[in-house]
Amino acid sequence: MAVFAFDIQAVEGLARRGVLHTPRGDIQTPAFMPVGTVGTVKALYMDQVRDTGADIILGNTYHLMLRPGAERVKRLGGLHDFIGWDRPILTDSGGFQVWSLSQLRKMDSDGVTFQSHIDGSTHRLTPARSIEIQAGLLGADISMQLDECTDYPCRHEDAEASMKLSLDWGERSLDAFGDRGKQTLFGIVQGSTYPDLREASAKQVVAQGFGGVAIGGLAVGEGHDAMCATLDVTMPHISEDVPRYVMGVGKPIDLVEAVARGVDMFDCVLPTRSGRHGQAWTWDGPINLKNAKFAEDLAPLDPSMTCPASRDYSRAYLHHLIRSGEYLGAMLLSWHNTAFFQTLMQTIREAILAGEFEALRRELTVRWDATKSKPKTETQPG
RNA sequence: GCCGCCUUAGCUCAGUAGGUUAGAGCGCUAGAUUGUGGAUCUAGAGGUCCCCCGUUCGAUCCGGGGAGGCGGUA
Repeated sequence: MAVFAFDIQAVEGLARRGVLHTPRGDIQTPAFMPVGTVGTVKALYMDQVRDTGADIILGNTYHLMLRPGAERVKRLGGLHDFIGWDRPILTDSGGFQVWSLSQLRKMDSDGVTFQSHIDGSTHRLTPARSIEIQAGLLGADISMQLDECTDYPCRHEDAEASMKLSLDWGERSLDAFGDRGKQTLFGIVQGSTYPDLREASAKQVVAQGFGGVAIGGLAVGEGHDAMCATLDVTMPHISEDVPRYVMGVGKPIDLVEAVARGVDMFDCVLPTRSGRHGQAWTWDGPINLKNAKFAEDLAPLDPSMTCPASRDYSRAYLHHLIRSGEYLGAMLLSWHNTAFFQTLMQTIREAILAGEFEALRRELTVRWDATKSKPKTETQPG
Protein backbone atom coordinates (compact mmCIF):
# COMPACT_ATOMS: atom_id res chain seq x y z
CA MET A 1 0.00 0.00 0.00
CA ALA A 2 1.26 3.40 -0.91
CA VAL A 3 1.20 6.10 1.75
CA PHE A 4 0.79 9.42 0.03
CA ALA A 5 3.12 12.17 1.20
CA PHE A 6 1.29 14.69 3.32
CA ASP A 7 2.98 18.06 3.77
CA ILE A 8 1.63 20.27 6.50
CA GLN A 9 2.46 23.83 5.55
CA ALA A 10 0.95 25.72 8.46
CA VAL A 11 -0.74 25.05 11.77
CA GLU A 12 -2.93 27.34 13.85
CA GLY A 13 -4.16 25.79 17.06
CA LEU A 14 -5.25 22.32 15.97
CA ALA A 15 -6.13 23.47 12.45
CA ARG A 16 -3.74 22.39 9.69
CA ARG A 17 -3.20 23.62 6.16
CA GLY A 18 -1.53 20.94 4.04
CA VAL A 19 -1.05 19.24 0.71
CA LEU A 20 -1.70 15.55 0.12
CA HIS A 21 0.38 14.39 -2.85
CA THR A 22 -1.15 11.66 -4.99
CA PRO A 23 -0.01 10.20 -8.32
CA ARG A 24 -3.02 11.86 -9.93
CA GLY A 25 -2.40 15.29 -8.45
CA ASP A 26 -2.20 17.27 -5.24
CA ILE A 27 -5.05 17.77 -2.82
CA GLN A 28 -5.04 21.07 -0.96
CA THR A 29 -6.24 20.59 2.61
CA PRO A 30 -8.49 21.19 4.41
CA ALA A 31 -10.34 19.78 1.42
CA PHE A 32 -13.99 19.34 0.58
CA MET A 33 -14.73 16.43 -1.76
CA PRO A 34 -17.90 16.73 -3.83
CA VAL A 35 -19.85 13.49 -3.81
CA GLY A 36 -20.22 11.69 -7.14
CA THR A 37 -22.01 8.61 -5.92
CA VAL A 38 -22.95 6.91 -9.16
CA GLY A 39 -20.14 8.32 -11.24
CA THR A 40 -21.48 11.86 -11.50
CA VAL A 41 -21.48 14.85 -9.24
CA LYS A 42 -25.19 15.22 -9.81
CA ALA A 43 -26.24 17.98 -12.20
CA LEU A 44 -22.68 19.14 -12.88
CA TYR A 45 -20.20 18.65 -15.72
CA MET A 46 -16.80 17.44 -14.58
CA ASP A 47 -15.09 20.60 -15.82
CA GLN A 48 -17.50 22.66 -13.74
CA VAL A 49 -16.60 20.57 -10.70
CA ARG A 50 -12.93 21.20 -11.38
CA ASP A 51 -13.48 24.92 -11.99
CA THR A 52 -15.08 25.29 -8.56
CA GLY A 53 -11.71 24.27 -7.11
CA ALA A 54 -12.31 20.63 -6.24
CA ASP A 55 -9.11 18.53 -6.25
CA ILE A 56 -10.78 15.20 -5.59
CA ILE A 57 -14.25 13.71 -5.82
CA LEU A 58 -15.92 10.77 -4.14
CA GLY A 59 -17.39 7.70 -5.81
CA ASN A 60 -19.34 4.88 -4.33
CA THR A 61 -18.82 1.13 -4.16
CA TYR A 62 -22.40 0.31 -3.24
CA HIS A 63 -24.02 2.16 -6.12
CA LEU A 64 -21.46 1.33 -8.79
CA MET A 65 -21.40 -2.39 -7.94
CA LEU A 66 -25.17 -2.52 -8.43
CA ARG A 67 -25.19 -0.35 -11.54
CA PRO A 68 -23.42 -0.47 -13.95
CA GLY A 69 -21.41 -3.16 -12.09
CA ALA A 70 -17.81 -2.96 -10.93
CA GLU A 71 -16.52 -5.49 -13.48
CA ARG A 72 -18.17 -3.51 -16.26
CA VAL A 73 -16.48 -0.29 -15.10
CA LYS A 74 -13.18 -2.17 -15.17
CA ARG A 75 -13.83 -3.35 -18.75
CA LEU A 76 -14.65 0.23 -19.70
CA GLY A 77 -11.26 1.41 -18.53
CA GLY A 78 -11.79 2.13 -14.85
CA LEU A 79 -13.77 4.82 -13.10
CA HIS A 80 -11.53 7.77 -14.03
CA ASP A 81 -11.79 7.14 -17.78
CA PHE A 82 -15.43 6.11 -17.59
CA ILE A 83 -16.59 9.35 -16.00
CA GLY A 84 -13.98 11.70 -17.42
CA TRP A 85 -12.18 12.79 -14.24
CA ASP A 86 -8.41 12.33 -14.29
CA ARG A 87 -7.72 13.67 -10.82
CA PRO A 88 -7.91 11.76 -7.54
CA ILE A 89 -11.00 9.78 -6.63
CA LEU A 90 -11.84 8.47 -3.18
CA THR A 91 -14.37 5.67 -3.02
CA ASP A 92 -16.59 4.80 -0.13
CA SER A 93 -16.57 1.15 0.86
CA GLY A 94 -20.30 0.54 0.65
CA GLY A 95 -20.78 0.01 4.36
CA PHE A 96 -22.63 3.24 4.91
CA GLN A 97 -25.05 2.71 2.04
CA VAL A 98 -25.82 -0.83 3.15
CA TRP A 99 -26.71 0.74 6.50
CA SER A 100 -28.70 3.67 5.13
CA LEU A 101 -30.30 2.34 1.94
CA SER A 102 -30.74 -1.39 2.14
CA GLN A 103 -34.12 -2.65 3.26
CA LEU A 104 -32.75 -6.02 4.18
CA ARG A 105 -29.25 -6.48 5.53
CA LYS A 106 -27.71 -9.33 7.47
CA MET A 107 -24.42 -8.71 9.21
CA ASP A 108 -22.02 -11.47 10.11
CA SER A 109 -18.42 -11.45 11.20
CA ASP A 110 -17.16 -11.84 7.63
CA GLY A 111 -19.28 -9.24 5.88
CA VAL A 112 -22.77 -8.14 5.03
CA THR A 113 -25.48 -9.59 2.80
CA PHE A 114 -28.02 -7.10 1.57
CA GLN A 115 -30.74 -6.46 -0.95
CA SER A 116 -30.37 -3.85 -3.66
CA HIS A 117 -32.54 -0.77 -3.25
CA ILE A 118 -32.87 -0.78 -7.06
CA ASP A 119 -34.30 -4.22 -7.81
CA GLY A 120 -34.23 -6.18 -4.58
CA SER A 121 -31.51 -8.56 -5.80
CA THR A 122 -29.22 -10.06 -3.17
CA HIS A 123 -25.56 -9.03 -2.92
CA ARG A 124 -22.68 -9.53 -0.54
CA LEU A 125 -19.82 -7.31 0.57
CA THR A 126 -16.82 -8.45 2.54
CA PRO A 127 -13.75 -6.39 3.39
CA ALA A 128 -11.82 -8.17 0.63
CA ARG A 129 -14.59 -7.80 -1.96
CA SER A 130 -14.94 -4.10 -1.18
CA ILE A 131 -11.20 -3.60 -1.71
CA GLU A 132 -11.32 -5.62 -4.93
CA ILE A 133 -14.08 -3.35 -6.22
CA GLN A 134 -12.60 -0.05 -5.06
CA ALA A 135 -8.91 -0.49 -5.76
CA GLY A 136 -8.96 -3.29 -8.31
CA LEU A 137 -11.99 -2.66 -10.50
CA LEU A 138 -12.92 0.99 -10.06
CA GLY A 139 -9.29 2.06 -9.63
CA ALA A 140 -9.79 4.46 -6.74
CA ASP A 141 -6.78 6.46 -5.60
CA ILE A 142 -8.03 6.32 -2.04
CA SER A 143 -10.10 3.37 -0.90
CA MET A 144 -11.99 3.15 2.37
CA GLN A 145 -12.07 0.05 4.53
CA LEU A 146 -15.44 -1.65 4.89
CA ASP A 147 -16.97 -0.60 8.20
CA GLU A 148 -20.27 -0.71 10.00
CA CYS A 149 -22.07 2.51 10.79
CA THR A 150 -24.25 2.51 13.90
CA ASP A 151 -27.59 4.18 14.45
CA TYR A 152 -27.93 7.17 16.72
CA PRO A 153 -28.62 6.81 19.53
CA CYS A 154 -26.79 3.51 20.03
CA ARG A 155 -26.28 1.52 23.22
CA HIS A 156 -22.70 1.36 24.47
CA GLU A 157 -22.48 -2.42 24.12
CA ASP A 158 -23.78 -2.29 20.55
CA ALA A 159 -21.43 0.54 19.62
CA GLU A 160 -18.52 -1.38 21.14
CA ALA A 161 -19.30 -4.58 19.28
CA SER A 162 -19.74 -2.66 16.04
CA MET A 163 -16.51 -0.73 16.57
CA LYS A 164 -14.58 -3.97 17.15
CA LEU A 165 -16.11 -5.47 14.01
CA SER A 166 -14.95 -2.45 12.01
CA LEU A 167 -11.43 -2.82 13.46
CA ASP A 168 -11.37 -6.45 12.37
CA TRP A 169 -12.59 -5.51 8.93
CA GLY A 170 -9.89 -2.85 8.78
CA GLU A 171 -7.25 -5.50 9.32
CA ARG A 172 -8.80 -7.70 6.64
CA SER A 173 -8.96 -4.71 4.30
CA LEU A 174 -5.24 -4.06 4.74
CA ASP A 175 -4.47 -7.70 4.01
CA ALA A 176 -6.63 -7.62 0.89
CA PHE A 177 -5.14 -4.36 -0.31
CA GLY A 178 -1.61 -5.72 -0.55
CA ASP A 179 1.17 -3.58 -1.98
CA ARG A 180 -0.53 -1.39 -4.55
CA GLY A 181 2.12 1.22 -5.31
CA LYS A 182 -0.07 4.07 -6.53
CA GLN A 183 -3.12 3.63 -4.36
CA THR A 184 -3.79 4.02 -0.68
CA LEU A 185 -6.29 2.86 1.92
CA PHE A 186 -7.89 4.76 4.80
CA GLY A 187 -9.10 3.18 8.03
CA ILE A 188 -12.23 4.31 9.86
CA VAL A 189 -12.69 5.15 13.52
CA GLN A 190 -16.08 4.24 15.00
CA GLY A 191 -17.57 4.20 18.52
CA SER A 192 -20.68 6.39 18.27
CA THR A 193 -20.49 9.29 20.76
CA TYR A 194 -18.73 7.30 23.51
CA PRO A 195 -15.32 8.78 24.42
CA ASP A 196 -13.83 5.49 25.61
CA LEU A 197 -14.83 3.70 22.41
CA ARG A 198 -13.64 6.51 20.18
CA GLU A 199 -10.28 6.60 21.96
CA ALA A 200 -9.81 2.84 21.73
CA SER A 201 -10.87 2.78 18.09
CA ALA A 202 -8.66 5.72 17.12
CA LYS A 203 -5.56 4.25 18.78
CA GLN A 204 -6.02 0.90 17.09
CA VAL A 205 -6.81 2.31 13.67
CA VAL A 206 -3.68 4.44 13.87
CA ALA A 207 -1.65 1.40 14.95
CA GLN A 208 -2.92 -0.56 11.95
CA GLY A 209 -0.97 1.81 9.71
CA PHE A 210 -3.38 3.11 7.10
CA GLY A 211 -2.58 5.86 4.60
CA GLY A 212 -5.14 8.05 6.31
CA VAL A 213 -7.62 7.94 9.15
CA ALA A 214 -11.31 8.65 8.81
CA ILE A 215 -13.84 9.35 11.52
CA GLY A 216 -17.09 7.63 10.65
CA GLY A 217 -20.45 7.40 12.32
CA LEU A 218 -20.94 11.15 12.68
CA ALA A 219 -23.66 13.37 11.28
CA VAL A 220 -26.14 10.56 11.82
CA GLY A 221 -28.49 12.45 14.12
CA GLU A 222 -26.32 13.32 17.12
CA GLY A 223 -26.39 17.03 16.33
CA HIS A 224 -23.66 19.63 15.99
CA ASP A 225 -22.57 19.86 19.62
CA ALA A 226 -22.26 16.10 20.13
CA MET A 227 -20.36 15.83 16.86
CA CYS A 228 -17.86 18.44 18.01
CA ALA A 229 -17.57 16.80 21.43
CA THR A 230 -16.87 13.46 19.75
CA LEU A 231 -14.17 15.04 17.62
CA ASP A 232 -12.70 16.61 20.75
CA VAL A 233 -12.18 13.21 22.34
CA THR A 234 -11.15 11.44 19.14
CA MET A 235 -8.71 13.70 17.34
CA PRO A 236 -5.99 13.72 20.05
CA HIS A 237 -5.55 9.98 19.49
CA ILE A 238 -4.98 10.24 15.75
CA SER A 239 -1.39 10.81 14.69
CA GLU A 240 -0.61 14.19 13.18
CA ASP A 241 1.27 12.94 10.15
CA VAL A 242 -1.69 11.36 8.32
CA PRO A 243 -4.66 13.05 6.69
CA ARG A 244 -7.77 12.95 8.86
CA TYR A 245 -11.12 12.71 7.19
CA VAL A 246 -14.56 13.16 8.73
CA MET A 247 -17.00 11.23 6.59
CA GLY A 248 -20.28 12.72 5.46
CA VAL A 249 -19.78 16.16 6.99
CA GLY A 250 -21.26 18.63 6.64
CA LYS A 251 -22.84 22.02 6.92
CA PRO A 252 -20.47 25.01 6.63
CA ILE A 253 -20.50 25.47 10.42
CA ASP A 254 -19.57 21.80 10.82
CA LEU A 255 -16.65 22.18 8.42
CA VAL A 256 -15.27 25.20 10.27
CA GLU A 257 -15.57 23.55 13.68
CA ALA A 258 -14.07 20.28 12.46
CA VAL A 259 -11.11 22.08 10.87
CA ALA A 260 -10.61 23.81 14.21
CA ARG A 261 -10.25 20.33 15.73
CA GLY A 262 -7.66 19.18 13.20
CA VAL A 263 -9.70 17.60 10.40
CA ASP A 264 -8.22 17.74 6.88
CA MET A 265 -10.83 16.21 4.58
CA PHE A 266 -14.59 16.19 4.20
CA ASP A 267 -17.27 14.93 1.89
CA CYS A 268 -20.96 15.70 1.94
CA VAL A 269 -23.96 15.51 -0.34
CA LEU A 270 -25.28 18.74 1.08
CA PRO A 271 -24.22 21.21 -1.63
CA THR A 272 -25.62 19.10 -4.45
CA ARG A 273 -28.62 17.55 -2.74
CA SER A 274 -29.84 20.76 -1.15
CA GLY A 275 -29.16 22.50 -4.44
CA ARG A 276 -31.54 20.15 -6.21
CA HIS A 277 -34.15 20.98 -3.62
CA GLY A 278 -33.86 24.74 -3.83
CA GLN A 279 -31.47 25.53 -1.01
CA ALA A 280 -28.48 27.79 -1.61
CA TRP A 281 -25.63 28.15 0.88
CA THR A 282 -24.14 31.63 1.31
CA TRP A 283 -21.97 33.61 3.70
CA ASP A 284 -25.24 34.71 5.31
CA GLY A 285 -26.36 31.11 5.82
CA PRO A 286 -28.68 28.93 3.77
CA ILE A 287 -31.55 30.43 1.84
CA ASN A 288 -34.54 28.59 0.41
CA LEU A 289 -35.09 29.83 -3.11
CA LYS A 290 -38.56 28.31 -3.17
CA ASN A 291 -39.66 31.04 -0.77
CA ALA A 292 -42.09 33.55 -2.24
CA LYS A 293 -39.92 36.49 -1.18
CA PHE A 294 -37.45 35.70 -3.98
CA ALA A 295 -40.05 35.83 -6.76
CA GLU A 296 -38.98 39.33 -7.85
CA ASP A 297 -35.51 39.52 -6.32
CA LEU A 298 -33.13 40.53 -9.08
CA ALA A 299 -29.98 40.13 -6.96
CA PRO A 300 -27.64 37.22 -7.74
CA LEU A 301 -26.70 34.72 -5.02
CA ASP A 302 -23.23 36.17 -4.54
CA PRO A 303 -21.76 38.66 -7.04
CA SER A 304 -18.32 38.39 -5.42
CA MET A 305 -17.88 34.79 -6.61
CA THR A 306 -16.41 33.83 -9.96
CA CYS A 307 -18.87 30.99 -10.45
CA PRO A 308 -21.38 32.05 -13.13
CA ALA A 309 -24.23 30.42 -11.26
CA SER A 310 -23.49 32.61 -8.25
CA ARG A 311 -22.95 35.81 -10.20
CA ASP A 312 -24.93 35.90 -13.43
CA TYR A 313 -28.40 34.64 -12.53
CA SER A 314 -31.02 36.46 -10.48
CA ARG A 315 -32.64 34.90 -7.44
CA ALA A 316 -35.97 35.54 -9.16
CA TYR A 317 -34.93 33.36 -12.11
CA LEU A 318 -33.57 30.63 -9.83
CA HIS A 319 -36.83 30.80 -7.85
CA HIS A 320 -38.80 30.36 -11.05
CA LEU A 321 -36.66 27.44 -12.25
CA ILE A 322 -36.88 25.58 -8.94
CA ARG A 323 -40.61 26.19 -8.65
CA SER A 324 -41.06 24.89 -12.17
CA GLY A 325 -39.04 21.77 -11.49
CA GLU A 326 -36.67 22.65 -14.32
CA TYR A 327 -33.34 20.85 -14.64
CA LEU A 328 -31.47 24.12 -14.98
CA GLY A 329 -32.54 25.17 -11.49
CA ALA A 330 -30.95 22.07 -9.96
CA MET A 331 -27.88 22.53 -12.15
CA LEU A 332 -27.32 26.18 -11.23
CA LEU A 333 -27.89 25.72 -7.50
CA SER A 334 -25.68 22.61 -7.37
CA TRP A 335 -23.02 24.59 -9.20
CA HIS A 336 -23.28 27.57 -6.88
CA ASN A 337 -23.30 25.43 -3.74
CA THR A 338 -20.32 23.39 -4.87
CA ALA A 339 -18.46 26.60 -5.67
CA PHE A 340 -19.45 28.10 -2.32
CA PHE A 341 -18.18 25.08 -0.37
CA GLN A 342 -14.87 25.22 -2.28
CA THR A 343 -14.61 28.96 -1.69
CA LEU A 344 -15.20 28.35 2.01
CA MET A 345 -12.40 25.76 2.09
CA GLN A 346 -10.04 28.06 0.20
CA THR A 347 -10.85 30.87 2.64
CA ILE A 348 -10.13 28.53 5.54
CA ARG A 349 -6.82 27.41 4.00
CA GLU A 350 -5.71 30.98 3.44
CA ALA A 351 -6.72 31.95 6.96
CA ILE A 352 -4.67 29.15 8.52
CA LEU A 353 -1.67 30.15 6.40
CA ALA A 354 -2.06 33.75 7.55
CA GLY A 355 -2.65 32.85 11.20
CA GLU A 356 -6.15 34.29 11.00
CA PHE A 357 -8.22 31.13 11.22
CA GLU A 358 -9.40 31.68 14.79
CA ALA A 359 -10.70 35.12 13.85
CA LEU A 360 -12.48 33.68 10.84
CA ARG A 361 -13.92 30.89 12.97
CA ARG A 362 -15.27 33.33 15.54
CA GLU A 363 -16.95 35.43 12.88
CA LEU A 364 -18.51 32.47 11.10
CA THR A 365 -19.61 30.79 14.32
CA VAL A 366 -21.61 33.87 15.24
CA ARG A 367 -22.95 34.23 11.73
CA TRP A 368 -24.00 30.59 11.35
CA ASP A 369 -24.98 29.71 14.92
CA ALA A 370 -28.62 29.20 13.96
CA THR A 371 -27.70 26.59 11.36
CA LYS A 372 -26.32 24.13 13.91
CA SER A 373 -28.07 20.75 13.83
CA LYS A 374 -29.95 19.65 16.91
CA PRO A 375 -29.83 16.07 18.18
CA LYS A 376 -32.39 13.68 16.79
CA THR A 377 -35.09 12.86 19.35
CA GLU A 378 -37.06 9.65 19.56
CA THR A 379 -40.45 11.36 19.47
CA GLN A 380 -40.61 14.49 17.40
CA PRO A 381 -42.68 17.25 19.03
CA GLY A 382 -45.91 18.33 17.35
C1' G B 1 -88.82 29.56 -25.06
C1' C B 2 -89.24 24.77 -22.60
C1' C B 3 -86.94 20.40 -20.00
C1' G B 4 -82.94 18.18 -17.16
C1' C B 5 -78.47 18.47 -14.41
C1' C B 6 -75.00 21.49 -11.81
C1' U B 7 -73.07 25.74 -8.26
C1' U B 8 -69.09 23.60 -1.29
C1' A B 9 -61.24 26.17 -0.21
C1' G B 10 -57.22 29.33 -5.51
C1' C B 11 -58.48 24.59 -8.91
C1' U B 12 -60.94 19.64 -9.37
C1' C B 13 -64.42 17.47 -6.28
C1' A B 14 -66.38 14.51 -1.74
C1' G B 15 -69.95 15.13 2.13
C1' U B 16 -73.85 16.18 5.66
C1' A B 17 -81.04 10.83 6.01
C1' G B 18 -81.52 19.14 9.27
C1' G B 19 -77.44 19.41 14.86
C1' U B 20 -70.77 21.75 18.42
C1' U B 21 -65.09 23.21 14.94
C1' A B 22 -67.75 21.30 6.74
C1' G B 23 -63.30 17.54 4.31
C1' A B 24 -59.67 15.34 0.34
C1' G B 25 -56.14 15.79 -3.68
C1' C B 26 -53.48 19.41 -6.12
C1' G B 27 -51.95 24.38 -5.49
C1' C B 28 -50.31 28.07 -1.86
C1' U B 29 -47.10 29.56 2.84
C1' A B 30 -43.16 27.66 5.63
C1' G B 31 -39.85 23.86 7.87
C1' A B 32 -36.66 19.37 7.69
C1' U B 33 -32.66 17.16 4.55
C1' U B 34 -24.86 15.68 6.52
C1' G B 35 -19.81 8.63 3.71
C1' U B 36 -26.99 11.10 -2.26
C1' G B 37 -33.22 6.91 -3.81
C1' G B 38 -33.45 13.83 -8.74
C1' A B 39 -36.55 10.92 -3.02
C1' U B 40 -39.38 11.86 1.06
C1' C B 41 -41.41 13.76 5.36
C1' U B 42 -43.68 17.60 8.68
C1' A B 43 -46.55 21.84 9.82
C1' G B 44 -49.68 26.01 8.51
C1' A B 45 -52.97 29.46 6.00
C1' G B 46 -57.30 29.47 3.16
C1' G B 47 -64.88 28.78 3.36
C1' U B 48 -71.16 34.23 3.05
C1' C B 49 -71.33 25.63 1.30
C1' C B 50 -74.12 31.09 -5.50
C1' C B 51 -77.99 35.02 -3.68
C1' C B 52 -82.86 36.27 -1.39
C1' C B 53 -87.26 34.74 1.11
C1' G B 54 -89.67 30.85 3.77
C1' U B 55 -90.24 26.21 7.01
C1' U B 56 -87.70 24.86 11.65
C1' C B 57 -85.38 25.45 18.33
C1' G B 58 -81.65 25.05 14.44
C1' A B 59 -80.72 25.27 7.05
C1' U B 60 -74.73 24.11 3.17
C1' C B 61 -78.77 20.16 3.19
C1' C B 62 -85.99 20.94 2.86
C1' G B 63 -89.67 24.49 -0.09
C1' G B 64 -90.28 28.96 -3.31
C1' G B 65 -88.03 32.75 -6.24
C1' G B 66 -83.64 34.60 -8.62
C1' A B 67 -78.53 34.47 -10.83
C1' G B 68 -74.71 31.84 -13.37
C1' G B 69 -72.90 27.30 -16.01
C1' C B 70 -73.50 22.68 -18.92
C1' G B 71 -76.53 19.49 -21.90
C1' G B 72 -81.08 18.32 -24.61
C1' U B 73 -85.10 20.15 -27.41
C1' A B 74 -88.38 23.63 -30.64
